[in-house]
Amino acid sequence: MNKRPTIRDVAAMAGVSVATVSRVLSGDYPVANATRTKVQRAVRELDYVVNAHARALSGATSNVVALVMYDVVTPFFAFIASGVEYQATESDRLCLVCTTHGDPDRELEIVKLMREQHADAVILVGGVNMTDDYRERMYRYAKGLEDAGSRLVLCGRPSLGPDFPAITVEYDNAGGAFSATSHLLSSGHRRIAMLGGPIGNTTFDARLDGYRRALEAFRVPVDPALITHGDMSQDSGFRQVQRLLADGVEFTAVFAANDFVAAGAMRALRAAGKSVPDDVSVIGYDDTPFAPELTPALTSVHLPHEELGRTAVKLALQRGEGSARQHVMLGTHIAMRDSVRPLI
Amino acid sequence: MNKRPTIRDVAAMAGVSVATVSRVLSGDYPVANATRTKVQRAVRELDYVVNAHARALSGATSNVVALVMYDVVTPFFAFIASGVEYQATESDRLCLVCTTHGDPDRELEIVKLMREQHADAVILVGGVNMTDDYRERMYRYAKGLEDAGSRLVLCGRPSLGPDFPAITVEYDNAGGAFSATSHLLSSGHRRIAMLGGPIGNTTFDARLDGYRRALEAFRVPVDPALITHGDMSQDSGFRQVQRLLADGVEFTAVFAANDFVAAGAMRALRAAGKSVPDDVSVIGYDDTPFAPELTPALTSVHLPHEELGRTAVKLALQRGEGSARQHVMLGTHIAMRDSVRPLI
DNA sequence: ACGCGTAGGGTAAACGCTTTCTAGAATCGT
DNA sequence: ACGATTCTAGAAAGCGTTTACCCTACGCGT
Repeated sequence: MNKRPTIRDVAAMAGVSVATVSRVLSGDYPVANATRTKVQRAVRELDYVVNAHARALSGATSNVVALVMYDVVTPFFAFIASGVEYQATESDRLCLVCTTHGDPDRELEIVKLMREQHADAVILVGGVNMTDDYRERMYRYAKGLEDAGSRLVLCGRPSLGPDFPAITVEYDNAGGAFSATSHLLSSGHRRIAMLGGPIGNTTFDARLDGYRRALEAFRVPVDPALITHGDMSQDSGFRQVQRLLADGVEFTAVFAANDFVAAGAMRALRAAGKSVPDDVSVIGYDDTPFAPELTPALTSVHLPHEELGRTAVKLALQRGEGSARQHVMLGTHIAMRDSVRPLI
Repeated sequence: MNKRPTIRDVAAMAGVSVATVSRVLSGDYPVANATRTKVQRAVRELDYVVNAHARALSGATSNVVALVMYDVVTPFFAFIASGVEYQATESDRLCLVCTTHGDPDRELEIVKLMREQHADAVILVGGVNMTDDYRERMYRYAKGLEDAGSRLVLCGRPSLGPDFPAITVEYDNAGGAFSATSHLLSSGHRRIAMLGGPIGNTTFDARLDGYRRALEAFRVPVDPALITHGDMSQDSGFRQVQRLLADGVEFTAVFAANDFVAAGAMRALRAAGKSVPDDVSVIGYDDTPFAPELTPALTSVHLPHEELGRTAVKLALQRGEGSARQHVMLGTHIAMRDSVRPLI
């Protein structure tokens, strides 16, 4: 149970001053080779490691990146976390992970903790229930983080305003929806049902918008009867298709707001005796890990989760003029599988 | 761009000494109500937060728990991480997450980083390729962590020896295999194929051992022809069953070393025109999230991943005599689904 | 009236490192 | 050969807290 050695012990053993030891360890300042060797031997001898807290207190940076998200097991978040962790390691930072389980108070609490920790960057992933009170407190914390030299990064949630001191990284939801719809259109489909998400949700509004723009680009009139709404569950997809069928709405393809909805839609179609993709083509969104496992394997809009995480860290760590309020939109691509078939 | 306020600023604004501010914030030492109020107002006014590094430097603990694992997206690890994060938060600790991707050097590097950080606990999950050199260095780091007041926790990997200064938390692999095999035996099966993992892997050796002991308990002779080995992939399960079938080995049930192998086995059986569970019962291990999604839904040995994570943190944070070298084994249970059927 | 225990609060010494500032020694140009 | 650089390295001033130590009142028993 030896006390852990300090830089002073190393200095004593090497017969130099603490300043010299510090310089050998940091490696920037010129040190004579002989001295360097002596110090390094002492370090090894004593099994010395620096005290990160002392270093952080003395210098400026803590080398910590904080990741705040809903939970850790949902693949969506797990993949983003993976990207963040990867890039953080790449940049010689450690990665602090916290979960909110959707509790805004907890999120604010965490932001405060991160301020205490002097995290280089705080990355907030996904949405919370956005109230005015929340916005206001959030703004204060963002300012606080900025003053503390931290960067706040909002991931996959819309920017809170141009004057909001934060970096925003999001997916190009509209673009992905545009591609997906175009894919169906150029396969000859004209009657494309859009199974939307909750009304007013920025993510799903954007996807709906992309759908509309694609139709317009192909000079296909937008038929409101083809557009439905619901939540983001499998059940919702099931019911939306059921309703469409019951109402006698005709369609040869379905564009679902996400893969869960798509899975439900496929179930409903099968239940109605329609084959996917022979009778109806289906395309999803998010490219969830289970998408390839469905029968038929679901074609879906792939979101670059890991890249989102990596980009967030990269932007946050990059210093320089104007780097504190960037807004980046990540492109998507279609993962083609077996649930879409050209109309003859 | 205001500089962030220090405790001195708060003291000045409240008209008290820094010691008093510190005492108000820590809340242990008696402080007059009027004074307390003044200080709290100043804190709010200045939007002051303590500097965690200064606190850690001055006091002893850093309030950080470190989690080191293979990766972040594999459900096995993600669920453990979830448990760790949960318990860490519960205990007012922050959770540092690092990944190794199986690189032992990286793992040792991380342990060193954690020593620098004065982490309260370092939790190592899963196996690495265990070489002698690795063991030896690991031992040094464990000692180092102990000297630094940290706890080392080995999760789901066998203890490195009784004199090894670490806590060990693992699954009862043998027990789970015993239950699984017993389940098949008491359903009337006598010819049970065991699709094992790599030879020499402590995890899979234990599972094989449980299988043997169950057979013995039921006075069923162990037939070496029924025991095969391979890696832990789906392909491996496929090939092992194919081989068994080709060799004309008779069996009515299969116990697979894990769910991937089980999935491969089911595929091979189906390919051979055998129905699961009508002709052959199959049971897996790990209860991976996809187990219920297979057709038929796979009966599997459920491992309490989250509990493993929580237990690791709990044990590590618990102080007191002998608390530094405990060895805990977590029980398992069978998640019954549709892939096992009693023999008439 | 006096000593004393205690609540309340200030002073200053760590905690372990980085980073100026300073200065001796070595090298160099002329 | 001598001042001017360039290397090297030490002394010491922080960085922002906590905490041991000290001091002042005040209430109380005797």
